[in-house]
Amino acid sequence: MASRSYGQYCGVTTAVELIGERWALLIVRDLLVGPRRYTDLKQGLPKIPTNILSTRLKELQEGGVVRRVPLLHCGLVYELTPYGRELEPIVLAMGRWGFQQMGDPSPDDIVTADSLTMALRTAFRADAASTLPPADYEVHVADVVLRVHVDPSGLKIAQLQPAGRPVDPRLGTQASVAGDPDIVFAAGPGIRRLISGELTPAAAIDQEVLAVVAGDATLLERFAETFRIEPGVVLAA
Amino acid sequence: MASRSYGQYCGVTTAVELIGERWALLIVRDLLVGPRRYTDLKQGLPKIPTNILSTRLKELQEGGVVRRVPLLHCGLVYELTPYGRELEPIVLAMGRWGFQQMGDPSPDDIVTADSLTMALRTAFRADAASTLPPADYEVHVADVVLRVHVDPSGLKIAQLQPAGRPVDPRLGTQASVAGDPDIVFAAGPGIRRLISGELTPAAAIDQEVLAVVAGDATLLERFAETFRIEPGVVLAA
DNA sequence: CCGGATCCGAATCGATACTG
DNA sequence: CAGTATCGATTCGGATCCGG
Repeated sequence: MASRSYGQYCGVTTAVELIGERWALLIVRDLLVGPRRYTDLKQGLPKIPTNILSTRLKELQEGGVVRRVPLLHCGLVYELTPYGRELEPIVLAMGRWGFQQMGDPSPDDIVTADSLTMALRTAFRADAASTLPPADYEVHVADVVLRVHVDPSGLKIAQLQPAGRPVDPRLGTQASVAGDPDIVFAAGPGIRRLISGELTPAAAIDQEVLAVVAGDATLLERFAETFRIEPGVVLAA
Repeated sequence: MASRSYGQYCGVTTAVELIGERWALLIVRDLLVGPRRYTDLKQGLPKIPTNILSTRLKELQEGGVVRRVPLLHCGLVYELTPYGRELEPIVLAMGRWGFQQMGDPSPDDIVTADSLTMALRTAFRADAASTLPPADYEVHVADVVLRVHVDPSGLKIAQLQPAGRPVDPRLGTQASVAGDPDIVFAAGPGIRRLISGELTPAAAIDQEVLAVVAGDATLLERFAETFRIEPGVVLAA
């Protein structure tokens, strides 16, 4: 059951046939954070019907984008193939592009750990980070807690349980979290307006879209310099 | 009738809601070549049902990706907004990504002028062109005839009618075509294997995937250096 | 011809229930 | 945990039709 063909012999068409079906690119987005079990994907995409999830995973495997990896005595995970991982700059660019058109959230829109992780990756400015001192942020948005480490060499994000423990390290990509963060802050979806530059950190605190829980509040300035999406700049570096 | 929401507050999700529906990105691909009338789009996407085309155009307008421009006494065209044009590097990158997975064409796969134009853009290597002398190619693939001008400043592609006349210049993006091309050659879909580096020009002629109609056959080497998609290199420059 | 709108059967999607 | 099975709701595809 090949996916319905567009009837053209063209690279864009082929790409859309591979990853253009509903939900497919969101599965790829989550897998770009790290390998995930079926159940992880289902939780990260709460509105996906389970039959669609399994159908997409099969199609993505057929397309060479995803593979299924058994874990010794521990179930199995899905992960991107090297070919699938080449989608990273594309997904990041799409995130930046879509970010510009985001309005305010619908009442039932949610923020997941993987989507926020990728959002920070899309907003990360390596050039800014390379000229700034290192920093460790603990970011709370809705129920998601992220430990964000920035230094001149790049960006590392670990997902913490709301309780405070890191997720299963077997699932990879999480750097071990050492020591305390330099700042802990909590935000709502309005954090978008900080990243777009629409709000300064001070204004964000004023308008209660953001609150510093602990640590050095002045680091918010550095955060806002490090993570920003400016209109018209879509290309990954 | 907002498009079905994925229920997440995330840039990638927003992007997919804007351009992820069936056919949408192919419409964008064709509009990246230049403004197009409804009928042009229908011809460039022969398998699209007309109700889907009009629905997508409405959705893309609502999303701020496309706008409808009346032409004085001459009907109307659809064109990308500046925001829509920001998709260019993304579509080019997707073209490169999909190119790697393209097999041989199905018997009923076609090549359109716009898809071939974009394919050459995806394959164009500005770095190679900047060190090579200028060249003018006339490329025939199936029924499509393209006039391809390369010089160190970049790439210009004009679509010719099979008869040899340029298309309506009102529709823009076509440079005026001056003088004769340096080489005229005809190829089938197997030109893909030249661009992938799988075949040298000499081998391509040997295997009859390509034939020189007129001009300097040695220019095929330059063509093959200028247009190439190598595995793993997806990012636009 | 251009720019669609309408109708209808086929395929896909979404929601829920259920299973090894 | 990792999926199938089922079934109504939507969307898609193909064809036809219509006003300018």
